[in-house]
Amino acid sequence: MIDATNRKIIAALQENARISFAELGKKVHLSAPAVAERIRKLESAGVITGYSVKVDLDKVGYPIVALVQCKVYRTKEREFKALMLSYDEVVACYNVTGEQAFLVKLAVKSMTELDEILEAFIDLSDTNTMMILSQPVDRALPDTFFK
Amino acid sequence: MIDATNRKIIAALQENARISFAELGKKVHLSAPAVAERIRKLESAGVITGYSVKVDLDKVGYPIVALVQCKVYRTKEREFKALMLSYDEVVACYNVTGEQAFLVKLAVKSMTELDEILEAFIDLSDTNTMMILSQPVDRALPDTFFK
DNA sequence: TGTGAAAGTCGCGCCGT
DNA sequence: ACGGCGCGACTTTCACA
Repeated sequence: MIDATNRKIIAALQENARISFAELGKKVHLSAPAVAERIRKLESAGVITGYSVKVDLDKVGYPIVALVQCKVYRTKEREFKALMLSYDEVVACYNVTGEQAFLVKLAVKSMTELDEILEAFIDLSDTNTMMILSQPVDRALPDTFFK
Repeated sequence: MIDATNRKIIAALQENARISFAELGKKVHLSAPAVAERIRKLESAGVITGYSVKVDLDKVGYPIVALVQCKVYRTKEREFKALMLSYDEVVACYNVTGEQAFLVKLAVKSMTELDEILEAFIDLSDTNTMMILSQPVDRALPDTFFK
């Protein structure tokens, strides 16, 4: 199922998800219908879960991205999860090992907005906020996958 | 530039980046060429930076994802950044505020592999490893963008 | 709006079991 | 012989000018 050809297809889609089947076919030395069929199978097997546009957060008005470590109070876990789902600014929320811990990624328009959101968090958890300065690595898959 | 129509276009591309211009046109009540022109402008303005496939890490052999908080030793920061770039398993690396702190996201095939990687990290930093149990929220943009 | 390219569907042929 | 997979031809839809 995931042979060398499909790895190449996924690698190419990773780089540009809007590439045509014909172009993909050239890259992997297959005809367009053959590539389409492989992709259809990867989709129905749940390997490929979708295709998404990458947007510059800065350019669309979210210059500030913060990571907030939350040690949720033992009795407040359900309430905390609901809070995460209710906030539009929460772009990622990881439930991680450790004492009732969550790691929340927030994209906001201003520090004022961040402050207001964190106000709500501290009722349910001890928070530790880190501002993202830069992101030297950002990829969807480990490079080992393509080797 | 980023008016209500472009927000709708980006929202649709977020959901399915391989949608045709014609389909997009129906959603936003515009002709296909009009939509294509808007997208071309968003791309050249750097708002849209690319299109990518979403892959199920589990299904491609990376069942374990960990977040590692690294307090890098003061003199080792350059070396640490180089190390991050050299590891294929590092799928994200955030440089965050706080004392020489990085947050590193690792996707690995096994705990053994994770252990080996962390071995290399501890020469350059104090590490705190968190295993990701689940991810209740995962989106590219804050939902406020679409409102 | 027209022209060329692309995607989706079909039957056919190849190959390994 | 049969099931996988890839190919080429055709129809519909799409992209670009």
